[in-house]
Amino acid sequence: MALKAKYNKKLVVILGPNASGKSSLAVYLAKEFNGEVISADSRQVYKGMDIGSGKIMTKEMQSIPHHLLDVASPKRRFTVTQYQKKANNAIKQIYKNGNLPIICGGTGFYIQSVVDGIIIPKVKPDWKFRNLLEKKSTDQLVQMLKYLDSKRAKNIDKHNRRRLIRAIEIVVKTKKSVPVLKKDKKFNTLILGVRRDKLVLQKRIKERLEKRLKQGMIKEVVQLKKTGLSWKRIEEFGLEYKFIAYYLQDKMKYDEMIERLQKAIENYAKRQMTWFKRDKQIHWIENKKTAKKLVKKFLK
RNA sequence: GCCGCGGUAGCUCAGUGGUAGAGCAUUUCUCUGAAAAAGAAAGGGUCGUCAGUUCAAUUCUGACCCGCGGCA
Repeated sequence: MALKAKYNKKLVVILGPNASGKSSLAVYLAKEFNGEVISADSRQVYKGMDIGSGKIMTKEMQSIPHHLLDVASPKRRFTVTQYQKKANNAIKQIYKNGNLPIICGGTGFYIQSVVDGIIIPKVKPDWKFRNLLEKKSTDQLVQMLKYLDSKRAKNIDKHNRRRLIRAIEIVVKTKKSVPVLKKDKKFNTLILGVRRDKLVLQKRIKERLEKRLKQGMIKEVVQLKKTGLSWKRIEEFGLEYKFIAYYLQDKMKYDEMIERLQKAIENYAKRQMTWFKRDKQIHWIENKKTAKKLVKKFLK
């Protein structure tokens, strides 16, 4: 009983770019502090997407429970809101087990949705409606939004069709303007960021890529195709899936595929850092020892 | 050696008689149910070298240097 109370409302987050070594750090900390890991990765939620998404292998989990892996079918689109809900449930369950929840992943938006508890308008994506709007010019979309919700139209990125369409969708479905972003923080959170020197990270990405190719990453994509996914859908998953799909369709030679994929992963790692950088509460670390110390202090 | 083609941003290439652009890369940034997504901004070039024509040359002319292809 005492143990249960101890971790109540406490949450540890490990984030960082692709290939920085988050997963093994999470397992290490989980073993030290009775933790259970919750993945925060927009691709690892899908079944059948293991090697390409860099999912941790069962062996590597060292019998630490991992949540939010393989919770969705790649045939359907998974969204932040679903993630937020499932993650909150998982955290509740982990508290019940008397353990410490450790969120580990690189999808900043997913992490933010849980840590900050951002309140996302309850309007389900309506693909028919979106496709309709997709036919309009960007300028037409801006005009529409100006008419529907002048306030939101002022702040929105007027070149970003996807955002414009979403904003219009919210207004049309709720018959109200887009609400101001509100937060509902539910947890006492410690955020650790794994930082790596640029060149070191590039090298790690390269080695990891080679390793996964040997493990059958290409076969995995062939397998996905066999389950009935279209090439277009597979390409939508990005990075490994996108470039391997190009290769398998003969749109790209093997060497070019590898080269461009490496670059694309590096670029992705940078975008991740851009997202993380603005969060000033992140404790940037480079080794396990510092991480352990920080968590120990946090749990006291 | 001759003929042809080319030499413009880190890379691949547009282009013009009034000192230059694109895509990718680089850097910075945004983020309200697709986030590995979607979008924005910035830096970067004595336009191969030297000379000539011209008010003005990266653009025209000549020579030279370098690369590629063909012929010998």
